[in-house]
Amino acid sequence: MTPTQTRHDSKKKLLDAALRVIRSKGYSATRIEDVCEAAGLTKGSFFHHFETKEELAIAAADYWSEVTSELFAGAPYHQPADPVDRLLAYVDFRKALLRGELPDFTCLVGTMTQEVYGTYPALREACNQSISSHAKTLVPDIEAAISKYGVRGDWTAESLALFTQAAIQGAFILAKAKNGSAVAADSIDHLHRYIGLLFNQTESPKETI
Amino acid sequence: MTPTQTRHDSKKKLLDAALRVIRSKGYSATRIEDVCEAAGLTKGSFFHHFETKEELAIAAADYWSEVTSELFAGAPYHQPADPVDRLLAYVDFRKALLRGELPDFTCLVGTMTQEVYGTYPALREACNQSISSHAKTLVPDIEAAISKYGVRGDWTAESLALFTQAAIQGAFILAKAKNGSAVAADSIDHLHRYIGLLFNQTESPKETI
DNA sequence: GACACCATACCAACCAGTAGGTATGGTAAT
DNA sequence: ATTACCATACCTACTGGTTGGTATGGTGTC
Repeated sequence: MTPTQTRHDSKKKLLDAALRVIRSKGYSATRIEDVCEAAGLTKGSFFHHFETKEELAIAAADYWSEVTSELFAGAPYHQPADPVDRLLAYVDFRKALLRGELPDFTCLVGTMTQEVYGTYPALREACNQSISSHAKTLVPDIEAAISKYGVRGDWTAESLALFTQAAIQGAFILAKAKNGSAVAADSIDHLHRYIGLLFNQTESPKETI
Repeated sequence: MTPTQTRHDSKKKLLDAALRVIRSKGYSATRIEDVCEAAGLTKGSFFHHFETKEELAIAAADYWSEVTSELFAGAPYHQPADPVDRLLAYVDFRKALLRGELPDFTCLVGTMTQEVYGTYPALREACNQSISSHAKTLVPDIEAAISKYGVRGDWTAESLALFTQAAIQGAFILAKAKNGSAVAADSIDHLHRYIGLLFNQTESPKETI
């Protein structure tokens, strides 16, 4: 990597560092110097790119949206022809992401939301955007599944899409509480089972070991 | 209220205040003086009862366990004769609790877990105890439902109990992100639907307006 | 030489925790 | 029952480390 390259991706370095540190310690406990240290930079560089700590967090939430969008857009769960299979494959994919340490696979914006929803409205909204827009990517498949299988009830495609996110976010909380990912995998299996039952499919969740 | 009475429930006042403040701002952002102010006391009193901020948080988690235990023990969802009905009534009860402002109905220990799981092990474990022991209260009904309806699959009663908590905790995150309880109610409806489908029941969730 | 980029040195506010005091109520010996 | 004594409960005032943010200066690039 040439000096020229390293020189100009400092903002990205800071954002990557912010993802790691905030997911480990939460937003409030994260010091700007923690982020700088993790990025291998100093506060001078930090305040050249960001005016405040909150601005960093908002930028990190937007950056998180980009990173995850690309990850999910390029993931293989879109391949099945059947919309229910695609949904189940999505859930399996989320389960497969439960690898490494807790800060590596838990959700930045879900973590921040809990802390800042009442105190930093702009940051809360950035987190909301990230979660909601990701949930929206599931809506077309859910609608296709509804019409293909003639399933109807007093729930909307949007509400099911959001429920998947609730279940996954909650799975992360349990994983943190129990200090291990196993309980999250079990929870995601239940989510899989729910979607299967909703659309009268019977296959079981794929193992991802 | 006589001075004698107010004099001796200061510790409880501090704990009640801690529940409110931490649920509003998170653990790290909560200042000891915030808690004191909410309790109508001073730091001198605080440090008479607690040695550190973390000790307060652990005591608050334990206190939270007590308060919620009593709430759920005295709740009406235990009345139905059928175990599945009891489970569904539990879920309805959780939905009915979604009243007032976000800090009033969201979960203290779920909030704290996200922040402290990697940095305050003792506090994380107190949160885990609170969540896990509450989940355990559902296991007998789930087991009774399994044997009554002959349902079996590759999941345990414990895992379903934990999944209910994951779904509810995740519903709180969405509610905070969207700054309203409606999405949480929808998510809990999905949880209700899942349990109904698991045990082949068909009734719809009770409205709680 | 102007500008973007980044480092060092610094400041002021904040905040967990401390020091040391006062008020209240109980106990027991006189 | 009054005095002496002590423990609990609570307060005010302070300290010292932390930390978000600033001021300033250097370095490479166009």
